[in-house]
Parts: sequence; structure tokens; C-alpha cells
Amino acid sequence: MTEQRDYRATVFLPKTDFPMKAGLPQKEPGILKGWLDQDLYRKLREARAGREKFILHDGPPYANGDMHIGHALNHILKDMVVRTQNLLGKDAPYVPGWDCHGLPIEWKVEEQYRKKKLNKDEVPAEEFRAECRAYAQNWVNVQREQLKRLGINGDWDNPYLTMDPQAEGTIVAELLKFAASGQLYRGSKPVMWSPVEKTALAEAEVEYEDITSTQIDVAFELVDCPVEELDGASLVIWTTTPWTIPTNQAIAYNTQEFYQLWEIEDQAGRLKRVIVGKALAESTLERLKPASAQLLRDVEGWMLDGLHVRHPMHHLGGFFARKRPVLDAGFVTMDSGTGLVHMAPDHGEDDFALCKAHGLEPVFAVEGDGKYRADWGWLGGEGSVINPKFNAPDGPICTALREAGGLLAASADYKHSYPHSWRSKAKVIYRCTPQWFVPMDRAGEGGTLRETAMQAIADTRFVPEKGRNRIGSMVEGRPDWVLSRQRAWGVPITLFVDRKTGQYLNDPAVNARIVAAVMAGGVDAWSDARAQEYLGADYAADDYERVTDILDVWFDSGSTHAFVLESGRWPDLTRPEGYTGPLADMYLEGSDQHRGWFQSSLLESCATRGHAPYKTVLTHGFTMDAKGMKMSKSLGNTIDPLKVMETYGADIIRLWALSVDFTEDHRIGDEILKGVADQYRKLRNTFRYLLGALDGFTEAERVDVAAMPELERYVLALLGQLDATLKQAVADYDFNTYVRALTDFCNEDLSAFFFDIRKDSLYCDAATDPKRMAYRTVLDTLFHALIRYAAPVIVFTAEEVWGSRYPGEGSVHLLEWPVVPASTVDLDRWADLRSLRVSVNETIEPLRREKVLGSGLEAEVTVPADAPDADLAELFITASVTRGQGDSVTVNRTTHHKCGRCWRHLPEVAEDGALCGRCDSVVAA
RNA sequence: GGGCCGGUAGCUCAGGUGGUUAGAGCGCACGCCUGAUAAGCGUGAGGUCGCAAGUUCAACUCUUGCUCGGCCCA
Repeated sequence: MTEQRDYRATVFLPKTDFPMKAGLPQKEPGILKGWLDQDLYRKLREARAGREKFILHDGPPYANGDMHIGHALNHILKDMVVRTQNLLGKDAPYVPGWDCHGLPIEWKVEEQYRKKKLNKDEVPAEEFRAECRAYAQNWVNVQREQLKRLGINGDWDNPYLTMDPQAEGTIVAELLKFAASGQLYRGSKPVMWSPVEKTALAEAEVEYEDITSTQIDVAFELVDCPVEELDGASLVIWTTTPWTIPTNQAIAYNTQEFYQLWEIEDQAGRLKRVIVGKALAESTLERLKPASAQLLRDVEGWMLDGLHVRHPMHHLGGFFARKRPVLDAGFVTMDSGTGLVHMAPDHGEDDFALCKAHGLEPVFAVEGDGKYRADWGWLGGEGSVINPKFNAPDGPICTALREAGGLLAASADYKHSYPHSWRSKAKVIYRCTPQWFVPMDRAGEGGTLRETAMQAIADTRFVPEKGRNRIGSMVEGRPDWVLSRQRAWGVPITLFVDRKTGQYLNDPAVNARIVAAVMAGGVDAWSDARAQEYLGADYAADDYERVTDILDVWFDSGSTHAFVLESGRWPDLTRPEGYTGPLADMYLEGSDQHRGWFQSSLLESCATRGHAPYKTVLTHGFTMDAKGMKMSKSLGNTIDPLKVMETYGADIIRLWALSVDFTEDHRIGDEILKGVADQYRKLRNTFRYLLGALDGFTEAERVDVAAMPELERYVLALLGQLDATLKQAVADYDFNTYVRALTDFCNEDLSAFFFDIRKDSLYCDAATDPKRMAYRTVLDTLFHALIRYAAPVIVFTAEEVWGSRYPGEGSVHLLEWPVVPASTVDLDRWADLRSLRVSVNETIEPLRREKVLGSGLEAEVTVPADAPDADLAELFITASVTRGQGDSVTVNRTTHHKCGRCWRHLPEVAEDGALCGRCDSVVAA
């Protein structure tokens, strides 16, 4: 046997410096710095100047706290949309923004005050707002760096902030449009109110604690009752807030329920007829403790219809002398109490709504400090209403009721959960206060706001489609928009209300002065000191009340389209002249924003412009933990995107976000991330192979498609299919299909098929061999297509790959969608070939296990006679393939010797280690 | 409690208008290769399609109930 020569040096192995191991956490920051240093975002804008616009308007995240997984997902999706649109050649700018006003920031600043033993109320409002502003700005800066790190490409140096004076001025201008068109009114509604802090509270500022209250049963005597048997009897109500009795205006019952008329004898021997719910009669009588009780008759709910009662304190006259209607209400149940509920529209949401529907308005008897106003007919100047003694069985309310004969029972022993202020820990109450509203159903030029909004919803594309139904049913049923908040950190409701008429001033000249002042000086410009300046010579400041409420922050964000897309401050976002219709192509947020930003923007734009501000609304679901449970700090199951970037890299989170079905809730966890990282490695290796195999490739090597072997033309046809699939996925915003199609192609069609088959040609054919040149031509085509497809997804890696092949030649992210050369082959025939290939592998496998052979190159294969005509040995990577008689596939070990260079077993090889004809000539040359 | 949405292999996802043994990739197991090498190739094992009724000749696909989970609201 001749000496075994090592032909390794004569084989053209892939050559590249591109490392297999990514080391993304270390590498990405450097790539990012490169982009920022060369101002890649600006370069892209210049490259796409004049092209068709695609404007995704960023929904502003709240400038409070670190980026979390929801922000990461949201911004990756936005980045994917923007990048794919840019890839398609459109001019798709991205201006990020932040929502800066609002309660949570106020809280944080107050918290800082408390630590310094300062009281918010003792600090001038302007100073307080300045601190809020600084606080928000700080978090804007933090989040901006975190989002940059995710690889989000945007105009980071020029974001929009809702606290920008120009934004504040625009918001004021938008509000005044509502005022000018009469789409504002001052009404009232019950809000959570803290008498201790003398302020309205948001739901989030309230916590529930168990307390013991006084419960009382009160008799309201029926008057002028047409049913003789009932006339003079009393409806019994039960309440745990005795202080609300002085503002009672009605009694609620349920017409579907059953009641009873009882005659009871009190301890003093007086007889009284009372009506209570049938199911609650027993428990009620236990409280009333009558000396005796006798059931007189059943009373069906409908029999109470249209009746009236009088207040126990009716002898006080005035408000108390009015008859109280008995009203049917579905919310009355037989769960507790008496089945009859006393209604004080000032102090309950149900009460307010029911009374309003029957023309009973709140009376505002309880003032901000919890005391009855001095002129109130009963208990004027007394309180506070949250004082237990005030409500006690021996307190002023119960005493008066008892003396009037209306108190049936009172005991300070009812334990229940009751709302308290989070800060003062004091009890809170519901209290009606004046608020500013936008009417949903006021007839305007183009119909009501609700109608306009419903039409706009019909005109909008929703991705996924189910979003239309979601926002539609909300808009259809929502109440009027409450715009006002009694807060400090926000945009003021810049209205002057005529003290005599109660009407707000609507003078264009005044409005213009206000807007100009806020544009210049921000929200601080709305002050008493400058009131006369705005009112000008025509009005006297003394005649007007300057509204001091601020706007619901949803109005701020609902107006961003005006500030960001219309102001001209971001030229990239300016539509060409003559453009009409929605200024944003897309709004993209989580599904919670159907009630939030999508809706506030819709209402704002419909009320001021008559249509939606967007053409398409894309929503995503929420990210759950590995088990599908919501993440929470208390459960300790949160995944921090910042940590994921530290351990896996931003490209891994991006690949994760674009792999899951974002239209629904989806999961993240260690196992999932590991899977994504595996997927990433496969992709990375595909590029690494392409780089290595294309080493030294030049234009001179390029071969025309027509001159290529059929395998090459087949792969180009597959690439064409992939291209179409990806384009459709982009049009559908179907990113998990996009990523899956891309990775499946790399794994199945390239790595396991094309690359494997052509390994022999690449390694062993002469550099000038037409087959090898054709292969490398296709590899080059694949490289240019795949790197572009991958660029919006794994943005850092794509840049690294591109830089490895074309160092110093600019960013991959400036490139446009590839043009894939047309190639038509008989795809059905190739499908047959590939399924035959599977059969061959299945047949080889048992022989491998029996150690008959190892490499497929040792296999001599017999295939059915009707197998498609092709170089089957090459396609199956076997020693030889012959056509047999039957329809089965059989395999034997080859008897041919193995070429020392290409390792193929061929008849011409004299002995193991000798050369085949091809290799002999290549080595000789 | 109400409205809306969802529950297909270990993981991520496919499965028009109901119709043969429910698919893919990854992972996993086993094997091959050792000239993409902390890579590449092959084969294989994994699913009572959340649960239970119902409609139907036939349901992952339709209906109802339940359950688990999510968003919004109360």
C-alpha cells in the first residue's frame, strides 16, 4: 500500500474570520456606537428622501421607570415595521416620544418631598411642576439609552415629549378647538374624594381596609299612595353611611323582586307598618328588634312603581320637604340590606346615574373638607362626614332621625372593607364635583362624536382584525369623556368661565393669546397673574373664573398627532403637499390601548378633524412568564430585558419578539430564550458558511442563470418563493411567519440540502470549474438576499456579517429589498427528487447502525426505474445510484476505493487514498 | 361579577368553508462525519388537538357548559 498522502492543503475549504461564537453582549455596544457616530438614522433619511412615506407614529411610553419586557416587545415590533418599510424602499421615519405629565410622576415627586419632610401644598406650584419636569426628563434619558441598546433605529436626538412647551401649547390649542366648536360642557360626577387631603383621588390612590361602621335602618314613609293598603307605610332602607341621609333624593327598588308589608310594634308599644324585601325580611327584623311583628301581605316589586316617599326630616322644609320618587333599578339585589336602597346622587355612582336619568341633580351639600355647607338645612356646618362620632348611633344624624321617628335601628358594629387614601390612610368618600366633559352624543355638523368615531373605526385597518370589534364596542358604549383632573402636573384646561352665566368664554383672540403664551412658556403660563393679559381689553378678569383643573393625560397623548405629525417640527414626518387623510400610516401598541391611546387619539382627531389620525392600528398581546402567567414583581417571575441583553444580547430578544405570535398573549422564559438562541446560532452559521464559501469571490466568476446546473436554478427558484413569502409577511405584518420562513429556508433548503450537496464541488472542483462558479454565483445571490431579509430582525449580527464581507463599505441597513433573479424549474419534479432523497436516507440508516457503512458516500443505491432523471448520486451524496426494476430503494456498500482527496468512492480510484480523475487533474494544475 | 380574547408535540408555530394514519422547525435520543468542527448530516421517539356534553355518517375544526390564563371594565 502506498503512503497515504494528505491532500488537505489542496482542498478549497471555507475561509473566514467571522467567528462562530457571537458574543453579542460584548459586541453589540460597539456596533451601536458605530451607527450613532456615523448618524445612520440621518443617512437612511437622506437615502430615502423623496420616496413614498410610511409614517409609524410612536405611542409615547410613560416617562417613569426602567424599560420592561412590554416596552421591549412594543419597540422591537415598531422597529421591525419601520425597518421593513425602509427595506422596501419607502421613506419610513421613526420619531420616538414620551408621555410626561400625570399622576404617577406627581406621586414620585411628592414621595421625594416627604423624605425631605416637605409638604407639597407649601411648595409653589411652579416649583413643584419644575421638579416633575426634571423627574420625567431623567427617565426619558434612561429609557432612551435602553431602547437604543435594543437596536431601535430612530431619531433619538429629537424625540417628542408631551411636556415640551410647544406640545403643551398644541394640547391647549386642541382643547380650545373643542371649546370653539361647543364640544365641552361642565357637569358633575361623583369622584373618590379625600376630605383630609381635600382632593380628588384616582382609583390607584385608594386602598381598602376593614373598618367597623354604624349601620342604620331608616323609614321613608309612603305618601299619596294610590294603593290604600300601602299608604302611610314606610319603605325601610339600610345604610352604613348615615351621613348620606341628609342628601337623600330617592329610593331604589327592583321591580323584578318581591317585597313584604309587615306591622311591627316597637319597644314603646307603637305600631308601624314597614315594607322590606321578602328575602331580607328576617334579617331586617333581627336588626329592628320589634316587640312583635306580623306579616300583613306580600308586595310584588311592580306595586312600588311610581310611588313616592317623604324624607324623615321633611318637617325641615325646603329640600327635605320634596317628595322622593321610588325608582326601579337593576342594581338592587336581595344580597344584603333591605332590598330598598336610599339614593344620594352626590355620593354614589349608581345613585348619580339613576337620579340623573330621572332628572335629579346633585346638591353639593358636602364641601371639600367633609362638612355640610353652612346653609344646608340640616347639619349645616357640621361634620366631618368621615368622623365616626358624627355617624354614631348617638351622633347628631341618628339623634335627629330618632327624634323625627324615622330611625328604626342603629348600631356601631358593621364590619366591612372601606376605601382609604393611600397617603393619609384616612377614609375617603364619593363626592360630586364639577368636571369638564366632552359629549359623545351631541349632534354636530358631521353627526355626533360617537357616530364620527364609529365611522372612523370602519375606515381603519386593524391588525389583527379583532381589534376593530374591541374598540368598536368600547366606543359604542362609553360615557362622555371626563377631561378634568384636580391635579398639578399636567396641561391646564385654559378656560375662563363667566361668573354670571356659567358659560365659558369663547373668543378667538383670547384663545390665540393663551395658546401663544403656553407655546412660549409652557403650562406655567396659565396663572392668575396673567389672566387679564389673556382676556385683553374686552373682558375684566374679575368677571371670570379661571379654571384651574388640568387635562386628563389621555387628552395629552390623544393630541400627539397634532403636535408631532402636523407641527412641521419634524420635517421627516411632513407629508407632501396636497396630502389628505390620516397623517399616520400606523399606530402600534398593546391591546390595552384600545381603551387608552387608540381611543383618545381617535376621539380627539374625530372631534377636531372628522377622521381617525391613523390608517392602520396594529395591536399586540402581553408577554407572560414561561407558564403563561402574568409577570409581577411580587411573584418574582419577571423577565428583565436589560438582563436578557446582558446574557444573550439584543438580537436574541429581537428574534424572540419576532418569532412569537404577537397578536395574542405569548410567553418568555429561560427555555424559550435558549430555543431562540439555538435558532440564532443556526442562522449565524448559515451566514458564516456563506462568508467562508464566498472567500475571494469576484464578478469574473459570475455565471448566467441560464448557464447554471439545474440544482442552482432550483435553489434560485426556492429563493424566489421565499422572497414572495417574506414580502407577503411584511404586507400582513406577520412577523413570525417571516422569521420562520427565513430560518426554515436556511436550515432545510440550504444547510441540509444545497450546501451539503455542493460541498464536494466547493471543496474539490477546480476554481475555474463552471459548476463551482455557478454555485458560488448562487451563494453570492443568496448572501445578498438573506442579509437583507435578516437585517430588520437581527440588526447587530446583520451588520457584523455585512462588515465582514464588505469592511468599510457602509451599513447593511441602508440597503433595499433584494432583486432575486428569475428562475423557473419544474418544482414538482424537484419535490419528487427530494422525497426520493428522504427514502434513500431512510434506507441507508439501518446499514449505518449495523456498521455496514458510515458515510453516505460509501453507499451504492438502487432506486425505482421511474425516478426522475438527474445526477442522483450527487443529489443524494452517495457513491452511486442506479435504476432498478421494482419500486423500492435498496442500498449496498460500495466496493470502489475512496479518493484520497474528495473521499468519493469511484471505480477509477486504484486504491484507497489514490486520486480520482477529477482530483488528479485539479491537483496537477 | 360583566365585555372581549386565547388554550395543537418539551419549545416556537402551521393546520380555507368539518372528511383518509394531526404537520414543520428547533430541542431531545441514537447514529454518521471529523475538510462549516463548542459546526455539519441522518434516523427516531414525542400530541386522548384544555375538559365534558351535544349536532353530524364524520369535529382540532360547529354549538353549549366547565376550566385555566390574559386584557379592559365594575
